[in-house]
Amino acid sequence: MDFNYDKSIDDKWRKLWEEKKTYKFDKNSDKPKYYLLEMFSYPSGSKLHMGHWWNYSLPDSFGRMKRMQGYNVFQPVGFDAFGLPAENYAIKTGIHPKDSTQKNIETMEEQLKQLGATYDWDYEIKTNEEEYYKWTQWVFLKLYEKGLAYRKDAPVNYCPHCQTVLANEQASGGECERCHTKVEHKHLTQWFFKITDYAERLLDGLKDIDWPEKTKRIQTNWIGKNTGAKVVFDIEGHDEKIEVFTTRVDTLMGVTYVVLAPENKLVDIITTPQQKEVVEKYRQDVLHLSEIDRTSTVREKTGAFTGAYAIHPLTKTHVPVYISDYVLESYGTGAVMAVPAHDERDYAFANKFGLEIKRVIKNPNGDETLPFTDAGVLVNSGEFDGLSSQDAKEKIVKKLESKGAGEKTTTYRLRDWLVSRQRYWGAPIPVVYCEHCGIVPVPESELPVRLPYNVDFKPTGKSPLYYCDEFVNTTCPKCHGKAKRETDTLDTFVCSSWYYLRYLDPHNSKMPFDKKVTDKFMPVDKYVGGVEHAAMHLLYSRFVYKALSDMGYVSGQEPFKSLIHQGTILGADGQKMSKSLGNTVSADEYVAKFGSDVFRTYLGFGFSYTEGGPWSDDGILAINKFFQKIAKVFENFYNLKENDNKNIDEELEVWLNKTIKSVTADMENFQFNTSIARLMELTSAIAKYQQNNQINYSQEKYTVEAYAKLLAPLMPHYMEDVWQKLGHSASIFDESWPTYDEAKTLTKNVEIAIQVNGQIRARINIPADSGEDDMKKFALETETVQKYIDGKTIRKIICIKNRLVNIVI
RNA sequence: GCUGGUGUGGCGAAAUGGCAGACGCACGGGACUCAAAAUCCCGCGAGGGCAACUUCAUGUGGGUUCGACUCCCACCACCAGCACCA
Repeated sequence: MDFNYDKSIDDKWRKLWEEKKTYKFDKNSDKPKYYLLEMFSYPSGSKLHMGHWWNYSLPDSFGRMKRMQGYNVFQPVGFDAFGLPAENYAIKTGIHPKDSTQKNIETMEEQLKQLGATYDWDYEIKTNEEEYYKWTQWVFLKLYEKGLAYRKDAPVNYCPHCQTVLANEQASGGECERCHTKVEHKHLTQWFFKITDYAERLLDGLKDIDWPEKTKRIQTNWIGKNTGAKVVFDIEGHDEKIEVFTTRVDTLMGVTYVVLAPENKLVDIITTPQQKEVVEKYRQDVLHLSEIDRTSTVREKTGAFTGAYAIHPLTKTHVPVYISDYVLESYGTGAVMAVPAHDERDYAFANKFGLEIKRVIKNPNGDETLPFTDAGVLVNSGEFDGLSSQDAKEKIVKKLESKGAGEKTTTYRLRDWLVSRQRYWGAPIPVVYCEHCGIVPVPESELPVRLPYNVDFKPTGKSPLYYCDEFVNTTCPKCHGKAKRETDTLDTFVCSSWYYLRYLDPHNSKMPFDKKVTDKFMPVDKYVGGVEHAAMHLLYSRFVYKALSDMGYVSGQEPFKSLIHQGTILGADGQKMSKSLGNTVSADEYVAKFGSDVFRTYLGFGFSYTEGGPWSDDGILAINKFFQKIAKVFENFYNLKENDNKNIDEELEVWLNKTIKSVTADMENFQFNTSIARLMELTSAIAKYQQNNQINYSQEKYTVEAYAKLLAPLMPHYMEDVWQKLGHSASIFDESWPTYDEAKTLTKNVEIAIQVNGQIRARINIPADSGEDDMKKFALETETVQKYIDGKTIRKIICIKNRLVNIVI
């Protein structure tokens, strides 16, 4: 294969675009705005990989179409530059994170330019720069002022390998998201964001946004709203009370014991002297369990008796109080009422500890097996006998309310967002600890709290900043006495939770962003990124946006109006591409061989954008060939002399109109593969027409120009060049997107199918848009149809315009 | 376990409930050529038939409908998210 696409065209146009500032973003334009955003990247050391190309090139094509459709498209680029890899690299090599990050960014910038995207580099942001993280700290301070950032001693997920605390979201499954080391439990004093305050609104807002259902479901599950009841148990011999949360208050009369989480504060108070030793031993055992072991569903139930008894709020029966690690301190109230007859966990526990099992719900089908966890009819429940589970829930809650012993309530699985990291390469938390004043936020005027350059990166479990005296020792902004700085840094997800705002006003030194600008351009109209961020970045950003909105800094409730997840391009073996599997494929190689336009078009053609798939370059030669055919079409036109032939070729006209229609619709939906298929058809149609001698010059000119515009988003360098050769001096991307005439999307005659009882029996050509009567007539006249209907009674004839006729006999 | 998603030729894949397999790859045949490459044309789900044609086909089994890849129910397989969440 020796095409021939001249790659110097790419270089030529990249240079010209830069010189002419073709992609200069004008925030004052009065065209309608379109904010197109791809999730920014972490600046890793290697060159742009397939995933980057996939994530950035095709959305750029989409953006180019939008631009041609008359929108003022804002499509920025930048780097999520803080984070662990750079620091781990520093520990290994001694190269400072700032230096390695800077170098990596430079490499990636060069590479991104190769892509030929419409970025305006004046709007680039790098989250590790003071100019940016100063305002990340500002976001922290605002949340703090609003009571949404707080410090507490908490059991945290700790990764012994990365030597840092992890957010709940980064430790799911009991493993460190990054290195898959088993996460340990530690008690540390940490900063949290109160995302739980927004649980309901985060759930509610999902209704109004155009996001994939899958993603909404992940967030919904993660927030985990659950409605039920709070029930209060008195404790024998104590003033304290035990509050439990249950979704099955209908089973209240079946409670035979109560279980507290081992960490529950009541445990110390209520444990009897005789049981102290057992209880303490159990608590120690639990503490040493890894997250994985503790949450394993197959592990046998364990626990200890506290010696205390709780008093049932309705029956006044005294039931024993246990502790067990199957009750989680962080969910609900950290205590449950145990109904072994109707809950599998309680059942297993009761069996192990020889506790009473009392059936209070009858299985409607008469089955006596326990545990029975579905709804049914109440028995052994005194005044509630005979009620359905549903009715009983209402009645029992009412009864509890009247006694002040319970109420309807809602809980969420969502936990507060842990933002402290015992790491160097992040934005310092802008707080000092003063001997007199306690926790003092650094005033806005003193931001940024600068990250010092000279630190020792040895991993100790504490932030390297902890050992940096010049950083730690400071004076209190309030009383000017001696104070120490917080040495933890912010989770990088804090940086990325508001970057879409800074993009719009990246060099503002007075404020994080100008509301006049963000009001004009927010929300993001189309956000493109991986689904792996569904329960993290995408949730955090929504939270931060809502909080900023509540404080009046931004308008609206949701930052990302419409979201698309790009699929993943896997290695040829169907596994995720990774260096260790040796299945990575370099984009560079292909770009060097075929040029970036061919490569981009191939990516668009070979895979579904939202699904991705295993890498294969089987079709790339076909795209190369496609470019060749395109070249020929334009060559033919350049050689065509103006003529006075007046014959309009209607077939070509139809081809063009229907291609414009479907390409526009498919590109809009990120269906690049079908757009390209339609463009291939149009290419063949034009080529065929050009072989014909009856050529009308102005029709062909019109056709090839529209054709160039349709191709332009996918092969920007090439079509820009063609456009110039066609005699235009302006950029093709300043031209308007072709429009079509619906009436011209159909040929004069269409082929329709004729079915008899749903089976296709014939195909006939009839005039387009024939009415039902004509369709019936044509169908019944058809010879091959006759033999199927001969002598039969026709019960019904169904006609679908331009498609088919179905005769039911 | 729970909740989703996916399942279509040899392969990548298309199909507002309306002609399944668009567009490509691979393959086969032909034209051009001394020959090859490139290019162009034709064929290409499976079975049966010289043929016109015909039967069967969208994971499996049912259902709704004049008509189902598409909607409903059950099942199987794979993938993903969550998982002792009371």
